[in-house]
This record gives sequence, structure tokens and C-alpha cells, in this order.
Amino acid sequence: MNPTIVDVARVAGVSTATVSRVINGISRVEPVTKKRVEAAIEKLRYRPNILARGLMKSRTDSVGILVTHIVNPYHMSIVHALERRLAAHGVFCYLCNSGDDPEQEDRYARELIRRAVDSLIVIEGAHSDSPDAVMYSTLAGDVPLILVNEHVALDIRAHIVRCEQETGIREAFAILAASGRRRVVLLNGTGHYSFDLKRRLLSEFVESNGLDPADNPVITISCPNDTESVHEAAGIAAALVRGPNPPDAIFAANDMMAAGALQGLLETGVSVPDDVAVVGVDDVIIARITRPKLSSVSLRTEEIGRETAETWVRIRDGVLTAPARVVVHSAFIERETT
Amino acid sequence: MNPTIVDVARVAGVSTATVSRVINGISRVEPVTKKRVEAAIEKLRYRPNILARGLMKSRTDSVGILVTHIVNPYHMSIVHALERRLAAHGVFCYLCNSGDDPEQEDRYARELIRRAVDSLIVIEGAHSDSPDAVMYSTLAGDVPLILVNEHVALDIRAHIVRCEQETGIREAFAILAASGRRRVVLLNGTGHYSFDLKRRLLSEFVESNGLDPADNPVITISCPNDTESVHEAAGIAAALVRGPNPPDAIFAANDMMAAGALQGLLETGVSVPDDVAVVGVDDVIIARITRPKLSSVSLRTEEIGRETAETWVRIRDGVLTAPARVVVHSAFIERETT
DNA sequence: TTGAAAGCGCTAACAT
DNA sequence: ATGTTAGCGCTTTCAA
Repeated sequence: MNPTIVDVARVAGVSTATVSRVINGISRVEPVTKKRVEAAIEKLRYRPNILARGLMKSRTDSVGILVTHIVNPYHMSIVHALERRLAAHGVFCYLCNSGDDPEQEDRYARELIRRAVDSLIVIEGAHSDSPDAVMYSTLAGDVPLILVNEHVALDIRAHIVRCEQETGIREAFAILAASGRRRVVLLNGTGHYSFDLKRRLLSEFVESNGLDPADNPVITISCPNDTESVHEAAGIAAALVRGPNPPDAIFAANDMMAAGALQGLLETGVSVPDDVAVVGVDDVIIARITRPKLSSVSLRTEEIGRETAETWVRIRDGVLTAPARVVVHSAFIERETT
Repeated sequence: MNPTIVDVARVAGVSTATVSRVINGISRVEPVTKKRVEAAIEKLRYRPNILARGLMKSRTDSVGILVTHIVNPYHMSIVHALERRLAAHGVFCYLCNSGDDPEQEDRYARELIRRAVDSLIVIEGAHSDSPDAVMYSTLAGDVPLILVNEHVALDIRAHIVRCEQETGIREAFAILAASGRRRVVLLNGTGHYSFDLKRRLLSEFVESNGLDPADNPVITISCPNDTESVHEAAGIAAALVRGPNPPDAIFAANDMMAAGALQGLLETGVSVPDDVAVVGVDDVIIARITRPKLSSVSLRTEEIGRETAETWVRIRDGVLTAPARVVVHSAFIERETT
């Protein structure tokens, strides 16, 4: 059995209250007794029981981070950047993976709160597209809640840190337009705000450049975040380029599909970017591993992580009068496929 | 304030003990009262306080998973496979990231234990190479400890699940030998067991094929797990192939370096695998994104995850009489670079 | 400055 | 079948 505060008190010849005071550095305690207590702690290798402490203080110096996809390099980059900073504040980070299942996310969120995390950070949650986001609303009632890269109604009580994608995507389209591309295929996913956005920005590109919508179709891939999408994108790209109306650019909604498309194109012998340009989104490590290297829209994981950590600090310090609304700007990173 | 068990008892007109019985499904309770209690729970939206419960039972139905590199796709694949299975058992998985810092790992491990995780799983921990692994020994005294992919002395009390790399690497070398490669450069890292192993197996390959050690050098890269290693490997590969004694194969200690080497080779115009073969280790998504696709040694994340989960079940069920020693076998996955 | 004692919310004997 | 009660290990008044 682990030693308890009672053991320490006995060994030090003081009361448990005094031991508690020493541990928490609260209120004065005679240097001599303090030494004795510290010696006893050392001797018994005593560690306070967090559960008991949490029960009393209902504070545990920990945050829960809820993520939808633990193998998604984009998400994990954000977590990485965030966690490093939080750890520097002595915070304990619990990471949980919902696997993009809203129900699981719900369960994990409540569970984390029940385990008395002091705040909850949700990264691109599975609920992010529900218009009312009622779940997040109720959550925000129980605990400070930071939503990262969500697109919920702004009247929600939660704090929001997000990277807008418009800027970077528009930059990408501008580059495509400047290099004379007039037949851009969008390899897209479905069911999330960001996919709708890409579709919209493609339309905008088509209209403002006076292009034919029929030359600029959207192709939807079933599981755009699965590794299988690499294959699927490759097949689609190859088919397109051999088809009757070959594109001169492929805009993929993420780097994985872009990498797949690139593979498919090169295998059919077309030249990238001379014949066909390729653009991805996310700017993860994948973009630097293909050949030629992928031009991609950076969604600024480092900044997102930093801003989220800073928001957490502001919440902790109580200097926030209203829910935070932080927006980080995306940017197009041009490499070798445009 | 959240409702407590007392509130529920009051509303249902029963004692707290009865409420507790209903919640835990332990011992009989009259269906009628049970209904009343459930109604009260529903009405108050009551959730038991995990801290208080954990304090009593010193069990929390949770496991801590400690990982060294949250952005490492290989590690995260293991976690993914593991967590899915654990979650199916109703276990709550806390994931923590040590960032490959032994001190941080130590702190996190103790912290998790103090938060009463029921068991601790360490994936390729930062202490994995210390010969005595004294930290793991003391940890194992406090909590069931499963070490994944560690290479510590086998008399330790912890349970061990690991993937041996010899099989797959030897297969890879055999393929290289069969295709007549006689000048293999090893792109290696340093400071971990697995790097030593690769060096040793290269020597074995050189000797058993009667090759010249000078033609089969080892080049050590400083941060083999960093994304920067892609660039570094590319530069080295390009330099090698332009040098006085160009290799006919590059064996990289992981896929990231292999991808980099591949880039470097192709940029200098050599043909892969005709002029130079490339082999990676880990078989992560990267291996399927390069062109040509990377031949790589699979370290069986799926099996590792499954075996680890099963070991956990055995520990929980108390059917383990001695520390578990599970070994999963690696395999060479031949793709297009050999 | 220190100690005694009352909880925090829950479970588990022990009674009834 | 249900209630009473004594803790789990800690913090925090309130006294001394």
C-alpha cells in the first residue's frame, strides 16, 4: 500500500493539516517543522493521491484533448504543438481519440469531465458540423471548452480557435489561374464544412475566370481521410487524364489524395506540373516526400497549437470576458507541382 | 453544482446505498425501487463522480498509454490498433506523450499512476535502452506494466510485447543479395537498440556474401525521426551516387529516410531499382506514397496492437502466472524499389 | 504556527 | 431487499 498523508504526519510527528500545508505551500509553517515534514515525505516516498485531492478541490491541473483521428498527421501536428506549450505550464494532457464517431466523442468528452479535467479541448470534433452543436453547448456549461477548427454557430459559449482555409485556397486557385489552367478537377470528400468550402471556392474560380463548369467537375471520394484514398485518387487521376476531357490541374482536398493523384498522373506518363498541376491541402509531411514535391495549402498547425495554448492561459487567468474567437490564416505553399 | 448520489437518493426516496447498488448492478434490488432510482438519475442527469469512486475502489477502468512520439505514424498506428480493442472492453484510454524525454516519461508515468490508471502501457519508451531499466522495474511494482517494443533485460517484472526486426531485415537483405547487390549503404540512426541491430545485420550480410566492408558503409543521421531527415537522406543519397564508389542499394533504418534517399537518387537521374535499390523499415503510409513505392520491413502495428490488448485482458483476468513475453514477427514487404 | 475535526462523493460491510 | 454507517486520502475551516 502506498503511504498516505497520515503516515507522513505520524513519521514527522505533526498533524495531517500541517503536512497538507507543506505540500501545497499554503500559509506559513515553521521552517523546522517544514524540514521534518519534507524529510518524512522523502523517507516514505510519499506522493499525494490525486483522486482524493481532486475530490476536495475539484481541480486536477489537467486538460483533456479530444481528437477525431489519431493517425491523421495534420491533427497530431496540432496536438504536438499544443501539448508542448501546455506541458510547459505544468499541465497534464490527456489525449483521447474519438475515431470520428460522434457518439464516442460524446462519451469520451463526458468521461473526461467526470474525471475532472479542468478544461476540454476538442480538435475538429465529429460534431463540428451539426448546426446547433447542442452537445458542445451543454459541454461548455460543465467545463471551459476550446473548439479547434470547428465551424459551429458563433453564439455558442465555447471558445473557438480555427484556421480559415479561404485565404490559402484562393491563393492556390490564383496561381493555377496565372499559369493558365482552365480545367481544374476537385478531388473532394463529403460531409464536412471544409469540403463544402472547397466546392464553393472552385465555383468562384470558375466564374471569375469565365470558365466552363463542365470542365471543372468535383469528384467525391468516399473516405478521404483513409489511406485507401491514395489508391482511389491515383486511379481517378489516371482515368481522367486518359479520358475525353483531360484536366490541366487537380486540386485535392487533402495531401493524401493529392499524393495519390500525383502517382496516378505520373504513371500514365503525363508531366507534372507541365501538363497537369497538382495542389493539396494540409501541408503535412507527405507533401515533402512525393516527387515532385507537392504544392499545398498550409493550415498552420504550429500557430493553431500556439493560439490554443494561449487561449487556455487566458481562460485560466480569467482575463477573458467573452468567448474567444481566434482565427489563424492559411497560406499556399508553392513547391513543385504547380 | 453537479448532483450527487445523495440528491438522487433523496429524489428517489431511498438510501445512497441503494442508489449505489442500482448504479453498479450489484446485489438484488426490487424492480420497483430500481425504476424509481433510475428515474431520479435520469431526472437529475446524475453522473457518478469518478474521483470519489476511484478513491473507494482504487480502480478506474482506465489505462494509461505512454508514447514517445505523437507525430510518429508508426507509433500512432500501434496506438490506433490497441485503443480500438481496449475501448471495446469499455476501458478508458489516456494517451500521453513523453516527447522522447526520459525525465518527462518518468513524470508522466508516475502522474498516470497517481491518477489511478489500472495499468500502464509504454510504447517504445525513452528508457527502453537503459540496461537495467530500473525505472520500469519500480513502475511495475505499482501497477501492471506492459512494455511495447522495448528491449530491456528479460528478468524485469513488466510484461513485454515486441516485434522482432531480424526476420524482416534478413529477408530484405536476402532479396538484395538475390538481385546481386554488393554495395549496400546503411542510413542509420544512433542511440537505440534497433539501430545497433541494423548495423549488426548489415555486417552479417557483408560477411555471409563475402563482400567488402568498405563498399557497405554505415552513415549515421542525427535526427532520424525528424522530418528533416528526409532532406538529409536525399542529400546523402545524391552525394553517394555521384561519388567514387556508388552503392547499388540503400537500406534506410526507417521509411522517412528511405523516402528521402529515394528522392535524392531520382533527382540525380539514377534508376530505381535498376541502378540502385532502396529499402525502408516501418512500412508506414509513406511507403505507399512515394513513386516507385517503397519496399519496406513491416513491423506489424496491427498485430502488436492486438497482442498488447490481449495481454491486457489476460492481466485483468488474472490468468497470467508469469510476466508475458510476446514476440510478433516482422516481414519484408516488397514493392517497387527492390 | 499548529491541531482537531468536518467533510468532498462514493462504496461496502454490517444491520435490520 | 434496504438502510446505517464507517471510511477511502485529502483539504480546509475553526480553535487553540
